[in-house]
Amino acid sequence: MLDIKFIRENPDLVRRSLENRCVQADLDGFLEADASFRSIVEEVNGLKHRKNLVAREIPNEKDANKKAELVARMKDLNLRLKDLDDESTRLDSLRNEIRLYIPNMPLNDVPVGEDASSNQVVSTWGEKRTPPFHPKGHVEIGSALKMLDMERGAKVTGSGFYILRDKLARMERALINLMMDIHTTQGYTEIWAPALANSSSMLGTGQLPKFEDDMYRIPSDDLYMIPTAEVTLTNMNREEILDLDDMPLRYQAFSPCFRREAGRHTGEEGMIRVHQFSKVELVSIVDPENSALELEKLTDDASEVLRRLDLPHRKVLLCTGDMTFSSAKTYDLEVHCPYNDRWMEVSSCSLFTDFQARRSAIKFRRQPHLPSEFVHTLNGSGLAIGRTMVAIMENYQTEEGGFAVPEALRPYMGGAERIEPLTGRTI
RNA sequence: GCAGAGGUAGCUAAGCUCGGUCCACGGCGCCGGACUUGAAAUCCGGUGGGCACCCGCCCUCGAGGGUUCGAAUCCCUCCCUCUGCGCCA
Repeated sequence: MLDIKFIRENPDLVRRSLENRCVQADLDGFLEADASFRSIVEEVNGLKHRKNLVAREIPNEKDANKKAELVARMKDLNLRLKDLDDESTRLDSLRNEIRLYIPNMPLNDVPVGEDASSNQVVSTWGEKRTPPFHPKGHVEIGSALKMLDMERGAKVTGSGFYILRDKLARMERALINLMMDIHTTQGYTEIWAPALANSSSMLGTGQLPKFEDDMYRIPSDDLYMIPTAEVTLTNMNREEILDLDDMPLRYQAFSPCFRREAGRHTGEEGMIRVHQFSKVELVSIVDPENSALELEKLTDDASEVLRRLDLPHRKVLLCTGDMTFSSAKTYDLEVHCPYNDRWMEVSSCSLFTDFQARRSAIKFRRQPHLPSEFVHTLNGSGLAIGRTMVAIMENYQTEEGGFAVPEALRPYMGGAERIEPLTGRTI
């Protein structure tokens, strides 16, 4: 969330940001509640001060009559205080509630635009593959191999869940290991963390309250299944004050990710938009001076996986209207897939400035005696496993219906150089 | 799941029985100052959040309610930690 003082002193900037992001939020309601709160809290504090003074007199007053008089004065003060105090509490909650729905301020170098058409391609790496035969999609490839089973996934759980078998199941594991080994050499500490998180954590990274309907929830224990390991990695240091020397904190974690994707079932995208997928996530916690540079590093660190897999890709700077709620600046990494000649997002790397840090109270001190300041948080996929698998299947497909294994992945696949259709019993 | 013991500031740790100079004792660490050639030791001051920044004011004892003129202290609910028992891959 944004700093209250910042909103109060820069309402025009916030209003323009809301317009640029195409987001509705009750900014006027906030400003009104804030102004009323501030005027009323002064009055409340004055009354409380007088109350505190009288309360200190009472135990020292020996005369019973005078004591009774003081107690009566306290009762009177309490009567006058009650309504005012309730009102100030109400206004405070109101302004904070509205504030939770105001998105982060985009950085100045983020292009203004309504949707993906205003995004800017920053750089492109590698050559598009154009096989001399009609390229297939990953669902056709995987199903023909008998290694991707959309139907049984739907039977066991529901539509939007798939099952992998044999080499593709192993490839899931292989990709996780390859990616994490790469990120380890880049300086990210490997973390294993829960796949469920509580509501405080979800509030801290911005999933709540606005995106409650996008998540799976366990009502019996008031827990949510994480939509990304960003939640667990960023919230690890929630309500902590770090030393400047602790930073940058760089974490990576593999986790399953759960998304309800309510109202968006097409059933035709195969593994691309599903309810559960695996992802290796990168998170950085840095001081404000280094955050812009850290976003470049983090994006490049994620790209390294694509370079190692020799997958043609591009780096895209998202415009104001296409960024997520909490982000101040976002790069997407998109891989080119020959099937339908399209670009597919496999990573989204964002700088949240102090937006998440303020929500989740992650602070740092420059020196032991100085006041604490909010850190800057960043995260990015490094990468989404399922979609990377899709990109490999489609980019490395052969005319025979299988696909080659990228060289970097072979050591993690028992040395396999290509994946051929299963023969024999494949129930 | 059951029983017991706990949760106090960056860390440590008094206070709770019996509500009122608690405006939260003390120590460690850290910051500033004095002393010193410099340092150590010693002494003085400071060290949770917000508003105002010259005084000053409000809030804060795991969270939220309640009782009371007044709650760290009494009552209720919840969360977390530790110990023992139970269950368990």
